[in-house]
Amino acid sequence: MHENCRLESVKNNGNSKPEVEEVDRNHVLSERKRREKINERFTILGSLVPSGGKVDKVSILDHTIEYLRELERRIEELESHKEAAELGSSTQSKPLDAIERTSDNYGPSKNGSTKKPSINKRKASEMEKTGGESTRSRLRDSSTDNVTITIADNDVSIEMRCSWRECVLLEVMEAISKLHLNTQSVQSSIDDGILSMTIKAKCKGLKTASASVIRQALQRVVRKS
Amino acid sequence: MHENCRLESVKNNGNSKPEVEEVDRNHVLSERKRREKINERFTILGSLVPSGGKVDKVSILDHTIEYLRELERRIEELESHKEAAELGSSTQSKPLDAIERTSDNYGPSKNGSTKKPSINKRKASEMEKTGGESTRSRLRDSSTDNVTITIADNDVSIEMRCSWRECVLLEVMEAISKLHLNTQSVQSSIDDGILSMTIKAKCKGLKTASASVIRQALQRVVRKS
DNA sequence: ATCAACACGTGATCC
DNA sequence: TGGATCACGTGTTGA
Repeated sequence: MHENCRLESVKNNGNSKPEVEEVDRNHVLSERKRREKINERFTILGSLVPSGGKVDKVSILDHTIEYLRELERRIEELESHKEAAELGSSTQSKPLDAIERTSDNYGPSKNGSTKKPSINKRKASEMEKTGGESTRSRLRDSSTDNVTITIADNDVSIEMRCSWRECVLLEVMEAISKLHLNTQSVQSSIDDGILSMTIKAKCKGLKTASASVIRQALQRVVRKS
Repeated sequence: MHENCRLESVKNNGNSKPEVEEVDRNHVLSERKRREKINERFTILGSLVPSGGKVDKVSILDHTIEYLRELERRIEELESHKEAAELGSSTQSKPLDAIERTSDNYGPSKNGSTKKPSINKRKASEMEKTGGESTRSRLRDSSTDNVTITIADNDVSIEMRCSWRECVLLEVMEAISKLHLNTQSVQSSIDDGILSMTIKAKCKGLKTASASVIRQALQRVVRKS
């Protein structure tokens, strides 16, 4: 890739053959389409991930990465618990175990391996260094305490507090609505800049909404702006 | 969005001020940096999600989205199991006690266990803005519509009742927000299909919407679908 | 006025 | 030859 031989492009006289014109019309067009496609995904991702208010691309990617790792961590943890529980009364749960091979593929990922047949692959996060105290296992931010979710049957009770911000209540309710919950009652008040609310809702459809998902969604709204 | 009439390209000779050169050198440089930052995240993401061999940006984003949803689904499921296990201390008799549960295959969407994930393939449209929810409710029970507005200084008190409809509360609050009112407190409940609410708000700006304007806006929300 | 983030059009490269 | 993807430099816009 040597560069720098480029001067002003030839914008010139429409005299030359229209072929060129046509072809790069298409070019510019498809590129535009590609861009908007990418941006669409970015928007989706940003709405899917606890990106605290930040919407720029790098932040979205960063938060996505972090969130992904956290989710995997939690899954691993939950599964180990589940296994421990399943394995009968074996009193001890295994402390920690690398369940799977940690294949690190990084960088120029040009593996010609796994073809397209069913995606049966799962990636591990990066290696956990041996030794070294890298466990920030409890990655809970302090705002966790602000949201309390109680679920009984189809009834969901949400109790939360957060510092007030304009439209925050509206956004909370939008979030709830998007979770397929029908709001049944609301009580909210502002005290000393702190918004407190209690919301009761019912599951709209058969879709299981919940628990942590709700909490995360709400925290996403609350968490910074 | 018309634009033109801007042809300000003074191609200055390097004579006058080097600052120009400097400044957009910086520009191109930082942009380059931004790009490589983004690409770095893309690489990481691509190594973190089960991307079936595809490494192009759109695919990475797509797979990330899909994977993220799957992880959340999975967590949800595991947590519900965990809750069930915790609460029900009764013997969880597993029909089979095959211990060979070592390997994990969380494959993509191949679980047939007690759950029917309604898979939505691709095609996630955007969200944003208000409005879009099309809920067909053709009932216009105007007899129950009742809106009372009280304005004192900057304080607006809204008391209204209407027949309940999905998202109606949300839309009411959106309408209020659009009227430049800051919602201070909300009380709402549903009784026998009738939604009653009391909302107190403060005028955001200096412009105070008149009571009739507010009332009309709210009534429009109530009887529109 | 500096900085950061973005979208755009364009040339290059790879099936 | 053509469609798709990328990196690049640039113009623009908000803080």
